[in-house]
Amino acid sequence: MDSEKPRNFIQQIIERDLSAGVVTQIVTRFPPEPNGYLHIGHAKSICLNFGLAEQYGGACHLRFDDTNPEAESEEFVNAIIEDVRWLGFAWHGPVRYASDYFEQLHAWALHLIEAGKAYVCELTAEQIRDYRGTLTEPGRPSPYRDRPVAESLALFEAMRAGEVEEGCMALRARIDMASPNINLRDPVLYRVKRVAHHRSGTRWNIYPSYDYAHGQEDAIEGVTHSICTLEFEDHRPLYDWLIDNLPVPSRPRQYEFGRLNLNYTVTSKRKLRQLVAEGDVDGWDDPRLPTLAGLRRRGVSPAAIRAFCDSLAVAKTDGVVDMAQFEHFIRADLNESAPRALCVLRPLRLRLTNWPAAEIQTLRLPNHPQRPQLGERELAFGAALYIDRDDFSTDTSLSRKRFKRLVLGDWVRLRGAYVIRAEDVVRDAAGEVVEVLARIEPDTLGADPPAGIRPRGVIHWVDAGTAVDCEVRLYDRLFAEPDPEAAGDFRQALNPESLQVRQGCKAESTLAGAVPGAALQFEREGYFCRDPRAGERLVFNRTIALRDTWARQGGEG
RNA sequence: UGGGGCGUCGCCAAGCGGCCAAGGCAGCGGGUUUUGAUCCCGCCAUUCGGAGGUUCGAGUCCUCCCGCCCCAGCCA
Repeated sequence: MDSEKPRNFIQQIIERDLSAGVVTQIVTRFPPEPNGYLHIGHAKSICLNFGLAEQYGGACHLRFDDTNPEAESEEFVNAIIEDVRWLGFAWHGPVRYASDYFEQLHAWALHLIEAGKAYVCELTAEQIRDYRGTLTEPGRPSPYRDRPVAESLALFEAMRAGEVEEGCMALRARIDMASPNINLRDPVLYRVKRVAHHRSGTRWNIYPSYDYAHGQEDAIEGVTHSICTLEFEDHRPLYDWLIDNLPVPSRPRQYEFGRLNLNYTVTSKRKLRQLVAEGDVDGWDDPRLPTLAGLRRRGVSPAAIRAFCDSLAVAKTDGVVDMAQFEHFIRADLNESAPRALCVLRPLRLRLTNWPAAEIQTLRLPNHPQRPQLGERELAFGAALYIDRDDFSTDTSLSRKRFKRLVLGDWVRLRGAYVIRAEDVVRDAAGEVVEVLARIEPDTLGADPPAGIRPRGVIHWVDAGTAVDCEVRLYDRLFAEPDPEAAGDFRQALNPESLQVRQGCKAESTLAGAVPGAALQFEREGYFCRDPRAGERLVFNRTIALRDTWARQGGEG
């Protein structure tokens, strides 16, 4: 796409294939197993596969690798389809399923048996493991390895017919028990699973293994470049062996790239499933999870995810990307798109003593400081306001540089409104400040104050008379450790402060009608969106805080 | 003392034998600013896991060594 950007190794291969005429049009595929929700790691693969197809005028298929009915379900199928759509990609043709090819896959299994290249083995799983040998010792041939073709054919039929117990028989490829590559030591092609499949129902009692199915699915679909992650590198010889030994209609090639790893989180379906199952999070769409559903609920846009994924290297190194890099793209996107609003998270009453109690002025504030095209909104402004407790201090010794907010006796600007000066406070019985009494400086709306009055800074506010109450959920990283799995149980590394719920927050009136999921910036606080799952209740999820150089450098608040 | 991969700035990474080793993130310094945001400017690897070697010339080629990741599911 970007002519400046250097081509990654897969693009180089594709360009070479295209110019050499090896292929005239490329076909890629995104092949999720419907056994969990998609996460940010899958997004990289999705962007890569769909991106390549788009870039080279090819096609990308969405194909479910549903060869293991025990772990898979329609719920996951639907969630995955929704997530891919949400990311903004359109697959070529219908949604495809490995299960659509079960009949063909079975016919080809017969072909292998007849060619003496596969046999039914009656070793148990444990025995197979034992016969397989180890990393340093070769395996031994199964006693069933040389059984007559007819016998294998009959047994395989019995397996299919449901006449065989699970675990008693398997169809194995006949390759090389002494291969240094363990994947070639007569891998299992079909296993007996007498369970219903979410799509094929009870039609099958045997299901193909990933290794047997995947390449053939690719060949059936005419996939030219089958892109997967590094851990499948060892499987490529098997992938090729099957393609070479079967009358498949096309010749796909497998290429492997390094998957995305992010620090301070986990991107493994097993671990995500565990977090959901153990109740450590709210569900697959918990905003703290790196699942696409979670990111969506958190307020991260598809554009931000795509920009992030496009910034990642497609290479054979497997590194760990800093969460800060992802956060950078989230902020960059939100800064551009999010309309601004005012919301006070820790309300403290402020009364303007020189403003007529009954007078309400209507102020117009821009929705975006740099993008006037996003329009303006009207906000009521009266004598009773709310400001954030963190934006006020009675400590008059605080320097202007250290505390650019409201201090008793000093001036501050109310964002989009007037300059005020704090005159006094009202305390409760416990001595706690419950209200600030302030005077407004006239003629400072949209104008600089007279010489001699230098506001310390700008703080946000909300008109008490029209404010709406809301709940705000402040999310932080799910894990307190960069590498959660470093010290044993990753759940030990969970960040106990990953979710802070603030009740009784005061939002500007326009926020009452906030559209669920739509990005917003609460000025000086961060990016938020109304929680789509909270119904009528006004609940905002913090997508991400604003970059805060001050706090990072040891400042407070 | 099995096989397959990978090692370039704190993180990601470009580099495909010939100007001073791209870029992004993070960080640091400064400017603008009615968000301590954004934006802008500047700084940030005499060195490419290590040691030898080939070459007029090597991060790029060769040799050896070191380190890290993956593989012994009838998971994908």
